[in-house]
Amino acid sequence: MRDVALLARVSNKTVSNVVNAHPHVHPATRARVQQAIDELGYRPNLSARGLRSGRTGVIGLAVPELRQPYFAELADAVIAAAEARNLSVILGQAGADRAHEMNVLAHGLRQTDGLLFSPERLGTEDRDLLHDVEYPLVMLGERIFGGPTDHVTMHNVAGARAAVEHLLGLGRRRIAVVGAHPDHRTGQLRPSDLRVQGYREALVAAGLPLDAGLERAVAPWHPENGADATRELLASGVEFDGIFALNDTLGIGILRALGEAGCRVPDDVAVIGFDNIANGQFTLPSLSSVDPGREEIAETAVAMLVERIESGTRTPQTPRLHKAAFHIVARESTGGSGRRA
Amino acid sequence: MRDVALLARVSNKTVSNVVNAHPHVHPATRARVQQAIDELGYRPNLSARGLRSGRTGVIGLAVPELRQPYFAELADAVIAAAEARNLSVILGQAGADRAHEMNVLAHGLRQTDGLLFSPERLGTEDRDLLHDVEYPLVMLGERIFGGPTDHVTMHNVAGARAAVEHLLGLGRRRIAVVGAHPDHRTGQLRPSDLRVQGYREALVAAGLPLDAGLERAVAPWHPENGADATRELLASGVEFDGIFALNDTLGIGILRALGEAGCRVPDDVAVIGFDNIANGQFTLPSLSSVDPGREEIAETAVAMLVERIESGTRTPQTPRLHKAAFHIVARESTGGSGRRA
DNA sequence: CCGCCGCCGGTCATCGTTGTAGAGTGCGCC
DNA sequence: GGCGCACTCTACAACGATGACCGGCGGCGG
Repeated sequence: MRDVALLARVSNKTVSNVVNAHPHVHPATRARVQQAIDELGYRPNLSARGLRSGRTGVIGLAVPELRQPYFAELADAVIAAAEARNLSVILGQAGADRAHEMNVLAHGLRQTDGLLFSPERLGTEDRDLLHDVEYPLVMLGERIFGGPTDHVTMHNVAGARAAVEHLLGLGRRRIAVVGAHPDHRTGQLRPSDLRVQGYREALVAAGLPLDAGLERAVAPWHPENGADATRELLASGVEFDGIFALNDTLGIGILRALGEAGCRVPDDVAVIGFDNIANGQFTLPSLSSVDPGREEIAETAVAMLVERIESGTRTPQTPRLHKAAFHIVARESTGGSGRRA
Repeated sequence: MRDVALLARVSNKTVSNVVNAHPHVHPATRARVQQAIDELGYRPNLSARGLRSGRTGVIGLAVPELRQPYFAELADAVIAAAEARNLSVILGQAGADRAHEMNVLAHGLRQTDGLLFSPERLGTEDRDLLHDVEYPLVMLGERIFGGPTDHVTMHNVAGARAAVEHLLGLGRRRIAVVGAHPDHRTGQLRPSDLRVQGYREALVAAGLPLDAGLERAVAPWHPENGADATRELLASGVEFDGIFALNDTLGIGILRALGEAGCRVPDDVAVIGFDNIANGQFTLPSLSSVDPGREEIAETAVAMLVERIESGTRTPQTPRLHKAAFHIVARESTGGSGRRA
């Protein structure tokens, strides 16, 4: 910077003002400085800027595991949204480990101005931990509701209800749900409970009975577990002509188990999932799903975090809860058009 | 730090020495300082440390897109390997955009000590760009060979050859390959060309003829394109009893197209892919694959980068090329045991 | 008993940038 | 014609940590 200043015959600070697009710099001076910058290939030292200004220009994103497609796609969207604001993203994996998540929460990720945090092991019962957080924080996902921070999530109940209504619209009347929490309680705010709630609402609204034999508990949501639950469902002798998978990963396992058993999809059984991961486009048959608005979630979360960072308030006066718009993607597993979404 | 120093009745520098595990600090002093640190909840300011020491403790990882499962899993492994060394990872997506990749390469990712770069649009023809790089750089992937930097990649030829030998071992004799580059040339170093080379070597070694009708070009490697190529293969009337998919993403599309056409896998056609992405475990049938040693790639790449960073040499005296060990994972699509890998 | 060396800790300057305070200039307005 | 203000730029002092260098102290070999 010193060299640039000497070459352009201005002070250090004027170079800084040019770099930071400060308003009151004479156009001629600005041009001279800019030329010197280009000539010398000067790039500001971000550590020094971070030290002086207290901002690093980096935000953290903590997810359980990047190998889960949902989180990889979320990270993809968050990085894109951050880049549009000229921010970098440091990624942390908490590995679905409670101690690790508490540690991340206690200090944020190193070197960052704020954190987007999607916990897996921490739940609403740990909500109070969020009060102690001393940095800008926006929560993602379904694990913790009602905390003191901004929160961006999806329409679990309404999305699930729409998914089931989609099956009902195809004339299905015996609809199973796979992925309920082993100890389901309607009052809970876990995504599984919310989605089960949406499932029930849809049935009730259609005047259909609730049948406990159609609600299958699965934990965790892995394809093999979805497949196992489907095999049990088939073995139980309960009749069904539709399955609502509480997420696509389960749905992939379900399609697999149905295929093995010789069930035709969607003819015998229609299947719809939740999350709209890229992969659902390429199963056989392709998997219908609820698109939870991932881009909107990423965009909104980054925007809220930036707002907190810039306002300097750790905790919002009134915490905001944003639920992204969802929509149904009808693919082959519910008789949709198939090939492309 | 000043406060800690006052509380522990030592100098600023001694606190620094304790924090950095400097050897010559008296145990009693160290304990006193540590207690003061705990009491005050002191955490070093990493921007200041970065400014003074010239190191940020952050490395960059640039990949085309995180939504591609291979890169998500690679990033997962890299982050884990970095964390083990107490480093953070900033993730950049170059979006399979040539200009964007050149830009990343020119300056690295902001705020980082070095870069792991897996390009998609830059190729061996751009190798000279690497000479101008002024920061520690380790290349990943198959796009650029023979550059001046360390390079970590997989055994494309040998892995492909082993995949085809696996099919040959099942008694298959008419083996197709899907995913060749539209203008395949043996001399090229693209992954598609290398894998095709391995395919041919295996056939030749087994005394089988090469049949141009069995080599299907596909670009880019997306499931739908793999499915299209398979439909064309079926329509062409060429006989085949095995398919080697140049990656798993193609393989998923291939399984889909074979299923649609009523081909039984592996009975009529055995299929094997490449990359061993998590998802291949859950297709129907599950997809055999070549595991390219992703963990080893991540671990080695991070280790090499750290070495470069610590030695302060941008460009190695002799660039190293590390190819990770691979192995065949036999799942249902080649009559393997199936359920779990 | 002297001098050297290893240990332990302190002082000072500095990394590159930006906020603050303020100087100088030109212009419009009463 | 004087006053105030908006504009443009500068000098200086931090931000928080660490590297270079120095000094005292105790032990040990000659």
